[in-house]
Amino acid sequence: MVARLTKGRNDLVPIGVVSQRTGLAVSAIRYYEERGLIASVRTGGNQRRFLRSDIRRLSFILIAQRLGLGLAEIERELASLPQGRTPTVLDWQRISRSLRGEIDGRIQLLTRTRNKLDECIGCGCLSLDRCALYNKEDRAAAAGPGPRFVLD
Amino acid sequence: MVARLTKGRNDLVPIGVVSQRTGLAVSAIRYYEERGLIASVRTGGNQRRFLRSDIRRLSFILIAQRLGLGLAEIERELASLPQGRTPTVLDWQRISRSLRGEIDGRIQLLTRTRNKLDECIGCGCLSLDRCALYNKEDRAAAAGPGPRFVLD
DNA sequence: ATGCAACCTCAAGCTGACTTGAGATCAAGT
DNA sequence: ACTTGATCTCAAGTCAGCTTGAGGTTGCAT
Repeated sequence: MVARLTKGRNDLVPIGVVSQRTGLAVSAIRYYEERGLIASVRTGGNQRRFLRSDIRRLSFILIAQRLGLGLAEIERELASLPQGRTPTVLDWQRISRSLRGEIDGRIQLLTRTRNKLDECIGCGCLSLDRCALYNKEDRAAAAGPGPRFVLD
Repeated sequence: MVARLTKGRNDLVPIGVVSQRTGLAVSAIRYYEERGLIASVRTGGNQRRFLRSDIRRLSFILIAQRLGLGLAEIERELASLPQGRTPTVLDWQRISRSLRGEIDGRIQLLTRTRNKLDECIGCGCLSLDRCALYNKEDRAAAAGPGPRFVLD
């Protein structure tokens, strides 16, 4: 039985709807599909149709991006989710918790940095050699091109 | 009186030394100069010579970058510093304090986000419509290309 | 005076995350 | 049937922040 792709009532939505619901540009959604973050089926006329659950998936992507994750990392996180079926609440909870860990880590790192900076202001140094705020060893770890995230 | 550029003893250093001291690639230093973040004088043979204080300046740039500032923002911050003379301890303290404000803001934002996420995990929603974590209004403000910073 | 590392310029390339444009096709209301 | 807006593909462009490469020059120690 060939699915009635062009008439799907409450399950399949065109890209424009996804765009409106997520606030994402149509081009961005296509890009995410190309990257494999979401999937779509096609109508007879080659137009994309997305599952409503993909809106949710994209919502997650947007939140994760705000936390500074790159698409590659997000992809990894999402890889644990089934592409075909609608992800369950439990799926989301698990991943959300993982994000929570990310945030916690970032907050701790920032807090440590703030403390160091306070010492620095105290002594007025900002000297590259002695300053705990910045040293080469740390940097070596965070090497490589691409976007620079906060206190990686 | 023409300065003896090739023999400056403790004030003028070649780019390689700056590179070693800061851990920056020579190409990056040249790039920063091109962008106007630092300045140099030239020897008779057209080689760059930097003030020792530029190492400090670069150190500041690196720290600020870690906090997620773009070069343009850093440039603005540094614009308040004299290019010619060695910046005073007070100069650094003022800017450092400004950075501290940045960090504080980021920590607060992250903390708020974590709280929201906690609620979300509680209700298991992550629904784009109802979820406080993510809404389009917020996004509109943080629009534009360039590196995506954490919870801008 | 010579060798060689360090330096120079300029153009082009790269990553990430998209956008823009051209030119063509689809879907749905009247 | 027609029009209009949504959608399609594919190539190229953008921005930040650099790196890489080619081809050439400097400066310092011996």
